[in-house]
Amino acid sequence: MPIDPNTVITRFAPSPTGHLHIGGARTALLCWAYARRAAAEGHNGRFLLRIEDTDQTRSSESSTKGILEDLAWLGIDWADGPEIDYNGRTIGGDDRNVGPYYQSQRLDLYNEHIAKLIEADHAYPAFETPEELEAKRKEAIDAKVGYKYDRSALDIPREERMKRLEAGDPHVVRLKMPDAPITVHDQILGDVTVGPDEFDDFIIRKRDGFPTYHLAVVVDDALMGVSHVLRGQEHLINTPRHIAIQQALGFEVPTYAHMPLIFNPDGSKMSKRDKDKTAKKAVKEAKLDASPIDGLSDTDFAKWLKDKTRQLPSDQLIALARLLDVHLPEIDVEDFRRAGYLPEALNNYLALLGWNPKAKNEDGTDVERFDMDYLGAHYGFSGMGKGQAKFDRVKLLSFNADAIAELPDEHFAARWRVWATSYDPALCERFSAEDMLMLAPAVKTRCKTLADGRDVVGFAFVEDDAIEFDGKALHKALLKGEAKGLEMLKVFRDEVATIDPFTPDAIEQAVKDFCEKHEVGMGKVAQPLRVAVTGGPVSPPLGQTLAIIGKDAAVARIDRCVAEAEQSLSAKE
RNA sequence: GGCCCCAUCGUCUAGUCAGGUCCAGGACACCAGGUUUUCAUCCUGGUAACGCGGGUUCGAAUCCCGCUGGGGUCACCA
Repeated sequence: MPIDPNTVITRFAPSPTGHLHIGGARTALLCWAYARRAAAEGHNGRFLLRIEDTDQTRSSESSTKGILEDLAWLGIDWADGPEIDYNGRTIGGDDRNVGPYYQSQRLDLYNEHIAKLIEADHAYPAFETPEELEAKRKEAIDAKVGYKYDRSALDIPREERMKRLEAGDPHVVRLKMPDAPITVHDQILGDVTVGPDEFDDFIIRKRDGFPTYHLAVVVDDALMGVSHVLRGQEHLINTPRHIAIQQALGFEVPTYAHMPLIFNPDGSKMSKRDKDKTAKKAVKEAKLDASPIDGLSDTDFAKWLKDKTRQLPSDQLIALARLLDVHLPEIDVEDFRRAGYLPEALNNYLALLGWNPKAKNEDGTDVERFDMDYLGAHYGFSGMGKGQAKFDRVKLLSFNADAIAELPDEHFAARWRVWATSYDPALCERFSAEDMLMLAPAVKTRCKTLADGRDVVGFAFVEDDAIEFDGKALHKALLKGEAKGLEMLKVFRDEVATIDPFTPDAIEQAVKDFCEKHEVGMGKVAQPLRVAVTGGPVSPPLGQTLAIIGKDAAVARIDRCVAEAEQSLSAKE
């Protein structure tokens, strides 16, 4: 399909070998944004999703499912590609009739093009075994010269090669690389030229009959009408190979844009292994020598601990982390979701990591906070940075905290509940939907992630008779000086029963009225009360704090606190 | 190691293509102060960068060269 200059089609083509990595999410987001903008500007923009499952040994269906869901959760939807139902919304489809979108279902197409290449002498079968090639590679490395395939398959006369091919001799197919430099006209990096010495005749079809990534990606992009290829910089050096295939097949060369990669703050690659590393370190520090979790035997646990390269499945890592109270670094989109990040905050931060809108707000500051609509209306290659960027969780956290704080109470409550349903069911058991709505204004400004919300109201999860009073806080609020705090608390204790309804507003009002009546500052009453019902000096406003535990619990806790304070007072005397 | 890409506050970046308006602007973090019944939010102010060395030029963050540093890539993975 020739590229219509008025049509912009971008694609994201993950290989389903695991979860969707945060770097992949950024690539997808920007591909989506570019197509969205093209659409808005009348260029028939479409974003396409393709599953690159040509590695039979590593691809899995569950991985595909997870990736599609992660994208949908982020709000990155595709016009063409696997069809899924997400929250009653259908994403994907095959309107242009260029599917299927799974490479494993397109083998005939690849073979057709490979046959053409062989026919035109742009490609040839090679019969060496992997072992033979490995030996040659080793030789080259030992001799400290760069390894290149020596084209020894071409020593076999063409006629004989074709005969062996037809006879079904085990073989791979290699592309005959042209003997000329190839220039990539990159939209972000500019022209990049690579000489012919840098390439050998790479494999385009494996022994198992599956095409390699290089062949499949080129054929699919061409057949699916992909006009703009936006991908990570790790592919830059592959691009001349792809251009060589395009030229051999008579395809148009799409527009390329290679974006910088993202790294950990320490400069290392953001890798799934980071989670494992963190868990191992924590286990070693805790000096555990037996498996503390179900489903993991002591022997496997020991093996894992000893072997740096051995990794535990995600659910076991999470269980370990919970047990040891360590925070695993978020790497995959699912990790961020579990940790209570909002997709809008994640998208905003991800887009800004490498792209700058170069626009000013009314107050003169740079535009940094924006939504998907803004991204889809303004994203372009000219704002892309060229250098690698470090992933700053602290700044992301700030974006997320702001996104949460900006949510109307009803939305916050609803999303908090949806999150908790999947990741913290106990929270839903303790709080009704109404409870969460009532808490919303207090929790919103006090948590940076949805997961943090629980900490803010942690006092509600403690039994009344299990509250541990912070001695320092108790002394400061109730006993200091003339023990005025204790006195006030005792008087207010009886007031509590009269508050009706027992709602945040009514409670706040009751405290205020009480202070006026007794002519004392708010602090004299509020702090003792706070210590009494939460055990410590810090909590959300008293209205929500008392309302969520209820009248009876409030009175019970005050009584316990008073008793404790009086005991400590008499002990002193 | 070969080849390729990159380089402004701790971090993400604006400014670089069209050299002077930049003793370098914004954001996050940090520090100080203010508002507040605690905490958080919020508000005000502050600290902080052109990797190094050569050129070109009246003048360089901006152009050229070298160095250093970081990254990518060298698979029958994608």
